[in-house]
Amino acid sequence: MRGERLHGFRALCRQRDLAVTHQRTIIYEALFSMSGHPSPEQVYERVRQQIPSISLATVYKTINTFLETGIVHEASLHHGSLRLDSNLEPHHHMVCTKCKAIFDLEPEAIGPVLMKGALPNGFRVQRLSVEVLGLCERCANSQNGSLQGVNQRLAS
Amino acid sequence: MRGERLHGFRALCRQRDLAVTHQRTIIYEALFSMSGHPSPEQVYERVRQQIPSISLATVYKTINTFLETGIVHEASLHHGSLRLDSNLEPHHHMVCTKCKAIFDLEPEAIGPVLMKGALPNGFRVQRLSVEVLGLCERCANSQNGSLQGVNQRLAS
DNA sequence: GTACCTGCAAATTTTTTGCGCGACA
DNA sequence: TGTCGCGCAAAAAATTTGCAGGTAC
Repeated sequence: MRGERLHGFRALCRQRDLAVTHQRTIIYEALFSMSGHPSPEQVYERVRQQIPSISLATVYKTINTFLETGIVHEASLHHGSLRLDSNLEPHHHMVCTKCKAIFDLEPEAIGPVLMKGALPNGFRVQRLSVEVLGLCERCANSQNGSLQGVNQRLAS
Repeated sequence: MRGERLHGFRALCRQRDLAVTHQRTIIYEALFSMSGHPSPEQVYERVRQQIPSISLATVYKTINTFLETGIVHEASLHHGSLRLDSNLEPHHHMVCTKCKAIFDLEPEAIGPVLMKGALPNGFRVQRLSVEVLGLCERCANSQNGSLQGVNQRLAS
């Protein structure tokens, strides 16, 4: 199991032309062993148990590399800054995973969402939100990532 | 129209025991007039056109007040810090709007999501994500803070 | 050997806080 | 008139960057 995972990590890195370093290996192990949806800070604390000299900057850089290459995902949309929605009517969003632009969807664009199973432990539902994640036209057409900031500004 | 909105704002404030100040009124107007999903910084830039002397701190404080009292929502979950998800299999999340905790849902917990309408402008879909927003057991049971009571009353 | 990776420190960005004056109710 | 809100400046939190030395391939 552990060997499998390590082998998998080496393969993942090779596919992406990433060097297999000790730090990356330990961070990868940490990410997959942590049950919740950890923050970089929490990953750092965990990784320090095995590499006390590691720096938080390395954890950030590695996580960003993993995100860019699809080794992990963001659990939240994480729009680095707060984004407000003044439309209190139920509606859904389309989010560009590259430039982080948010687009409203018509309420009818998404069919009714069925909740089948029981929710854990007395969770009190307020509302449901569907997010269609993908690439907006601009990002889909631009091969380089350098316009990201520009796109985000233009998108609003 | 404009009068209606202003009247509505006064009523919203009265329901929540908030003072109706000039700054709050202008920020409210700005939020509802901006089509996108603006960041506090963008709201600040807009509001400055009408109140050049306003401070960014006031914009933040006011936005937080509006969020706490349900006058606006967060367009992103905004977990102030990046949260990672090492599970690349399709699955959905339950998010506590108060403590921001993220819980995984079983893939079967949510029925298939139907997309009916056309998506805007060549958006390339990568994946769908359903978020069940609400209060986790701990937050639902802690009744502290008068603001929460207001929220709950208004939510039902 | 070369290009990429890491650690450190400093810089940026985003958001919050403390405090004294002023405005709303 | 008393309490709450505002502006200012400073602090805190989150993330990124530049650079010099080290490591993977």
